[in-house]
Amino acid sequence: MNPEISKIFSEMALFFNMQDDVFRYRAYEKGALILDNLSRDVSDIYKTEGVKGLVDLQGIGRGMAEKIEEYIKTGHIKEYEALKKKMPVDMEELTAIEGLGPKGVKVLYKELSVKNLKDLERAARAGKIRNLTGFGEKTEKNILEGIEFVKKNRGRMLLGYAWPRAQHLIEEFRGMKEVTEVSTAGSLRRRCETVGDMDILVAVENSSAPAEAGAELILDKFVSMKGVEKVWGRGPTKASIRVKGNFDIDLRVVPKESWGAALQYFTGSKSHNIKLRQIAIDKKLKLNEYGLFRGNKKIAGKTEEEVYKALGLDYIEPELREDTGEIEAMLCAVSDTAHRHVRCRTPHICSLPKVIEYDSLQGDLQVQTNWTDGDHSIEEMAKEAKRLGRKYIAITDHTKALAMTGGSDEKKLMRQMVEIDKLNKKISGIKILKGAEVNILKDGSLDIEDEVLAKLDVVGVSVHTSLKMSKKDMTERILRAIKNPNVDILFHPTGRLLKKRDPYDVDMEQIINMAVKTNTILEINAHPERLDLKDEHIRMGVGLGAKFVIDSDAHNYEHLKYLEFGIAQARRGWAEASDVLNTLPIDEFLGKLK
DNA sequence: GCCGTTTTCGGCCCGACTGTTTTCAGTCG
Repeated sequence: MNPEISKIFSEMALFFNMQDDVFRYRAYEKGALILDNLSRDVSDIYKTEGVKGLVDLQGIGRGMAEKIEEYIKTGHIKEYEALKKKMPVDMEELTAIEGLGPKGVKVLYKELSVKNLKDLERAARAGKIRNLTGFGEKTEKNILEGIEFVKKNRGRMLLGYAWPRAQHLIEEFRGMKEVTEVSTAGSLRRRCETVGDMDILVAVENSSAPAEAGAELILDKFVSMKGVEKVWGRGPTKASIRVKGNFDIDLRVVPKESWGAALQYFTGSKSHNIKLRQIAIDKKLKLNEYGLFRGNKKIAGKTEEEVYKALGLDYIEPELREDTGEIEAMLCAVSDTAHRHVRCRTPHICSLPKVIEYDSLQGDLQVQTNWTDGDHSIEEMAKEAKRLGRKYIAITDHTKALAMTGGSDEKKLMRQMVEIDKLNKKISGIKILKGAEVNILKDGSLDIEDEVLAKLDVVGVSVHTSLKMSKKDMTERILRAIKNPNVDILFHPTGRLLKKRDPYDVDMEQIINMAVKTNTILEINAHPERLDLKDEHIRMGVGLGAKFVIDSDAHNYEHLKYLEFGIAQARRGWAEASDVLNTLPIDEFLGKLK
């Protein structure tokens, strides 16, 4: 229920903004964000703890709590409907247009009765918008372009596809002699599963005059790069472009002295930063992208570590900066003052984890080959994995219920095991494990006989069919499967495909608890389109004592690199190396299996 | 609308850039 109410709150926020009620606007915007980040469903909280449980959430007070209650009880919120009635505009759709905000929507509605994207396009094409006060020819043109963009490019880019592009860009800038530092920032640096745009930050030598120190050159290069389709804006320190593939990139240039403060500032998240600035204010300091100041005196800003330290905090990894309790955890650990735990109800809240490092995986436990729907042979996959530094991989081709992939039956699996034995003799430096990705059938049984499963080194199971079952049935189906003593790993536990398919309806808490009880490992599937488990379920699992593996789900040797994104996801889920079993050497890893 | 060992009232994060204005409001991140 959280996403529905969050959507209503954020739309209400825009209405309040339109009415110049900025504080109510902020409160509701924040309320929506809180609901998005909440690991429990509000209906669940309400059921067990009532309105009080809702009010206990930092940022949710009496007013919003009662609206949540109203929605749970009646399915709608009266005040929201009254707002919509007074001004029946599709606020979300219209403000999605770059450069158009609530104030603009108000004028467009009052003057031209624009209610939605269609009306907006008609008005813009008719040249009516340019005559409105506050608007002009240029704005009208931007609106038309914005409409085209929204039409073509609904949604965000997957992290796994944005990341390599950003790295490429970063290399370009690193090569310039004016540049002293360069990094991703924003949601990309926090490794959010999808990103709306790409933020790049660059530092130059001279503190007082960045323009003279080469900002001009850097921005020139940026806006004239190959593939630039549009320059949204260009100032002395900042430019914004759209590149081919309908993707926006922002570049900001800062003086070297402010690098840490700027990187911190532009990495966000927004609510993490607001909280930091509040801490600064409480200490009679001011934090902005140029540094941390006492009066006019800069007391920190060269590095991020310095900024956090000056605020009384340890360094916080970018992946954790989502304002989901990381600051409170730190304050608690540092000063032990009584405080309210914000939003997070997991038991390990009072210290920050030492999250898993990017180079810490030794094995990959889900790899497909040309025995089924993969592109390369077992040998090719193994050799590439070895080249990438893996010490072991499990070959986990599909099984027979997935006929379209040419899934293996028992006989084919036996043949494959013979082949793997041969290859293990032939190839040194990497161990190939015998495995399979076995289908969990509708009733929770598996499509391969136990007798054969017992012969495999690693058995992964997953749901690929009958995805639309009820939550109860789907949960029972998976519970039954992981109770099987031959089953080691539950692959992509929620079945989602980012931007394509919602997860199936399943009670993850029950699944995680059963996984712990039966010693079944949960997969963090690193494929950019899956990232399944997602961060909040990982965090729930860590809290409940579950163990994980991070796998590439490679169908091609290029895909073996994806592990990095699974690690990112694990970090976002507050997982430590000890929570992830394929950080172990092979013998220890095998010892952890059922 | 939310919050509180400085406050139950009076605050609420901060700055860049654009396009419209002739000094600034709106939007964005």
